[in-house]
Amino acid sequence: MTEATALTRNQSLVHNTLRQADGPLSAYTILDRLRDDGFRAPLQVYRALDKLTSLGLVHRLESLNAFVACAGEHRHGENELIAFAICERCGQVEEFADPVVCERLEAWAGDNAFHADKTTIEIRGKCAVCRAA
Amino acid sequence: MTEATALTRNQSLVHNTLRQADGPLSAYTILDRLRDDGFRAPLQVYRALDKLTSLGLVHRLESLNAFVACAGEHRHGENELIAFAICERCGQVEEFADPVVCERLEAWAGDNAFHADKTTIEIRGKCAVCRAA
DNA sequence: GACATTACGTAATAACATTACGTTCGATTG
DNA sequence: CAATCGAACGTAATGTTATTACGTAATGTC
Ligand SMILES: [Zn+2]
Ligand SMILES: [Zn+2]
Ligand SMILES: [Zn+2]
Ligand SMILES: [Zn+2]
Repeated sequence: MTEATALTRNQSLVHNTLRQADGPLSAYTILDRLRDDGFRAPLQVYRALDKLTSLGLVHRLESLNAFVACAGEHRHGENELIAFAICERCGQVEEFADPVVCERLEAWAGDNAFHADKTTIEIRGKCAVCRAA
Repeated sequence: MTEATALTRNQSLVHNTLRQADGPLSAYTILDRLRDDGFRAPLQVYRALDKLTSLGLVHRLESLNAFVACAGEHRHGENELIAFAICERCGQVEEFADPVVCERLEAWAGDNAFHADKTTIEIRGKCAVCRAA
């Protein structure tokens, strides 16, 4: 396996920024947080994000145009179908994989001769904590 | 019924533009196509799109930042869970609703005390026609 | 008619993402 | 070792998507 893929400095900085964040961050927010580390341009962030997402260390949330560090149990880099539950109030993101959902979507694809490259499942709403509050 | 909701001129223009399109359009593409009809600013498009999506006549594709006229059988305006299969090659979008997927996601929400407001399911890939070609 | 609501027009700006071009760094290999 | 190749980087400019702000006009209700 390509287990110990060493990240570059920029990639590590972006990854750590996301891990320390308490929710998804936009590329420009990451940029701002890394000014002191020498980041000057969006492309520095986007390039690192591209690499990190391809490694499965970071996920892009399409409905938010933002990025979050992987917090799931799933194997990185695999073509696993992951769903995200995003709290609109506190920003917390939960990752989960549902085999039945996965299977049903694959079945639809099979029935319709559709070849799926990437599937996005994002649930926007309010988490348990915020509902109680 | 939902049928008789009279759309305004701007809303109708945007809706017709999307219906005549052979795939998803960005707000700015719609704007360009409606220049001759007097559209001058993005907000004219976005306001119409907001209304049309709230009526269920148009869907926003989050992973594309684009909009498509509803082509499904589902009832407009309901909180139904719809999945989109988007061909990266030809741009065709298929809508479908899978009760099992819906049920499983609802079950997850129930188990986690999460209140879902809006759920996005988008499959990017290649459609049957484009695979054959 | 007074009032609330919804939609509209316009301008400016904010937020998100990519293209282009040249350089630097590290690994491979002859 | 140095030639070479590919990944990553720096910087600037530009392109794309979406919103804020402010005022006006049309429409429905009482
Ligand atoms: Zn993950
Ligand atoms: Zn919350
Ligand atoms: Zn639809
Ligand atoms: Zn196709």
